[in-house]
Amino acid sequence: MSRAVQNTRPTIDDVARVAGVSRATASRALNGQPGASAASRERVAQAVAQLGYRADEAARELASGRRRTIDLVIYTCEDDKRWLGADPYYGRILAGLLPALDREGLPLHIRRIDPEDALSQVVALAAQVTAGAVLVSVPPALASRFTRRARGPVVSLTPAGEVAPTVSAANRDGAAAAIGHFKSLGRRRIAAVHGPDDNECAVARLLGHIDAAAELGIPVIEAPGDFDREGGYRATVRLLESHPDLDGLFVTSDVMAAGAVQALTDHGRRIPQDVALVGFDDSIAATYANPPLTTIRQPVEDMAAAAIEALLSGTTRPGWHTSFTCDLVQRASA
Amino acid sequence: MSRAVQNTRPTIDDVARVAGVSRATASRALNGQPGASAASRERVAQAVAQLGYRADEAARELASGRRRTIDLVIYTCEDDKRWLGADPYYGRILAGLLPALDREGLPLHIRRIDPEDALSQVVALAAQVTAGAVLVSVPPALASRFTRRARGPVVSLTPAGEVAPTVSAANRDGAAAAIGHFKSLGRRRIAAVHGPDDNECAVARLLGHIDAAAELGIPVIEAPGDFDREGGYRATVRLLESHPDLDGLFVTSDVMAAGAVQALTDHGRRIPQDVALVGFDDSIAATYANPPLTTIRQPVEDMAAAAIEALLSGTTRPGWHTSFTCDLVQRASA
DNA sequence: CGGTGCGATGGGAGCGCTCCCAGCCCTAGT
DNA sequence: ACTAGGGCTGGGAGCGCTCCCATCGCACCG
Repeated sequence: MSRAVQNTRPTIDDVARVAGVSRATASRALNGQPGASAASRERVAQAVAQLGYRADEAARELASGRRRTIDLVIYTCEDDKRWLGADPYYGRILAGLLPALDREGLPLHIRRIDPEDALSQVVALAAQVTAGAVLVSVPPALASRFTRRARGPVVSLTPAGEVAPTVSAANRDGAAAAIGHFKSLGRRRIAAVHGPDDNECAVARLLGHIDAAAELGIPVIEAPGDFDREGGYRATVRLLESHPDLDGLFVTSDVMAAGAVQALTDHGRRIPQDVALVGFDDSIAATYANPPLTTIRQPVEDMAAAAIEALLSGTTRPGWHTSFTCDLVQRASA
Repeated sequence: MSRAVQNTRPTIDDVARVAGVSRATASRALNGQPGASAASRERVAQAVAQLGYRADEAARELASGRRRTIDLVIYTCEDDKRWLGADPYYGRILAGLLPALDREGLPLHIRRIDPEDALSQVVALAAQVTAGAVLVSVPPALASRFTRRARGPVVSLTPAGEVAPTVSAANRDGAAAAIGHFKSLGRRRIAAVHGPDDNECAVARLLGHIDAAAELGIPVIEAPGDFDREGGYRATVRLLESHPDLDGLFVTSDVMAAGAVQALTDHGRRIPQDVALVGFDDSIAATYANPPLTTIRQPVEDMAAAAIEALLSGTTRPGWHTSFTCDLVQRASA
């Protein structure tokens, strides 16, 4: 053993030496770049295995000028990241993002855009070089701007207009499926609580509702909510006052539906006997509710994983778009 | 304007030049190290402000050999990070961790230890150089080992024995407060669903229950749960069968309590008229339940922020320990 | 058989920072 | 007055990697 006992981890120079090539060639082989022969690649791979070499991410970033992180950009007015603990949606996104990122060894940076100062924040964030950005709830105009300015690929998990590549759920079809479910239950006096109309998902769900109502020949009765529990409660109360005889309620997020459950109970309605209730998302709010909620499942984890996949494989192009179907999950509430 | 228009961000050399000091002095001032005069520090600070300088993290890591990341280490058998979307506890931890980290510009790495292969994973994780690690649900023996081996400071958010520095909740007192609440409600036939006894928090809550029961002179009736909804349901059913006359139920996590609500409803008990229900945590599971749960609030976000604070300020010592009180939050269920 | 072009190669210059070390000035001790 | 010592300072050598560029060998062609 002529090699001195070294306590430090092996560097690319060690790999090059063991493989009998230059550092430059080792680097090319390591990064799968053209300009290295198959033989060199093979020897480098062996050296890597033998030494247990892992590239130093910091050195790599510094030398290449490329950041090797993914940004998760969330548009919300909630300060202080409290929303992360308060809305299960974000936890699910992380649950999908993180394993996909782990596989590549990429870290995730979570950042927020405040509606107050959105434009300048978008510009600032987009200017940062990263391996990619995942946009959540960013309105189309801002998402387009972000995409154009970004120094790396971008994918939105929220419908975001023409420009920004998007991985989205088939919100419209999902909402129509919910209304269809009421029909199969024999309910006809159906109302809905929708999300805020500056949210593309909420708009799509409303459109699906309208589609299905037209097909069934029933009126569209709806009240706006704001995707939180209190809003769901208030909207339901209002609906109950204006339409005391309703026998089906579609609430386009499980969190709002939790409020709706409360409102229905407070007003003496039994679920599902008096009013059938269908939520949207299939988040933990649906399973934790009493009764557990029949809901339209949005495969958020899978969507998030698909976004990372697209980012890293470089398949995103302006206008690129993938959609995930939303299926009905039947539980006790409808 | 003699300075050429540069498209690149300012470097420490720019700062040094503008401040009229050397790069070495600028570095010292920037890092608050000794060996720079107050005057130099002041000029450097001005230059930083003027240029909008932000240190390049990659270069910093490379030069210093120190990693500037925080590891969040979670002990769970759940694969694939699904738990992140399924248990609100983890979202709250992130909600506390991230803003604190943001302030320092440090990224977070989320890692999991699998009970199957815990020992070797602990060794491997501890060997990585980081700015610090936050342990969650790591059993005392492993936490001690991790702390001893770690190349940086460690804080556990779960009671973890003598060695590992800990930020924890006063679980025992919180549980006692819950039992005390039943007393003030005039309930005497009190049962409890506790967590698994390999979980230190669960054990502490059970002990608090025993303390308070002894003081009130009532028997300790309890069934083990496993901190998930189904477990809460099953344990409650069992309790209801063995003690059909119970009028107070303490369920030591809101997630399990969501299952308990369901079980009570299924068995024709009204909440709180027939059975008063108190949960633990004050997570979204409590607010989304129907009726909303009276619960013992565990200030998870604050605890997580305190852990980061301790890590970065270097106040952690072996045996260091901080405790946060758990207060009763009264809602409709008790 | 000399020219041409292309793939493979290695040398070497940084990327932006930290940190060691030698040099400086200034005060204090004898 | 001369030296010792301490606080500040700046020069400069890397940290481990990427990437530009010059070089080289090797078909292939005329």
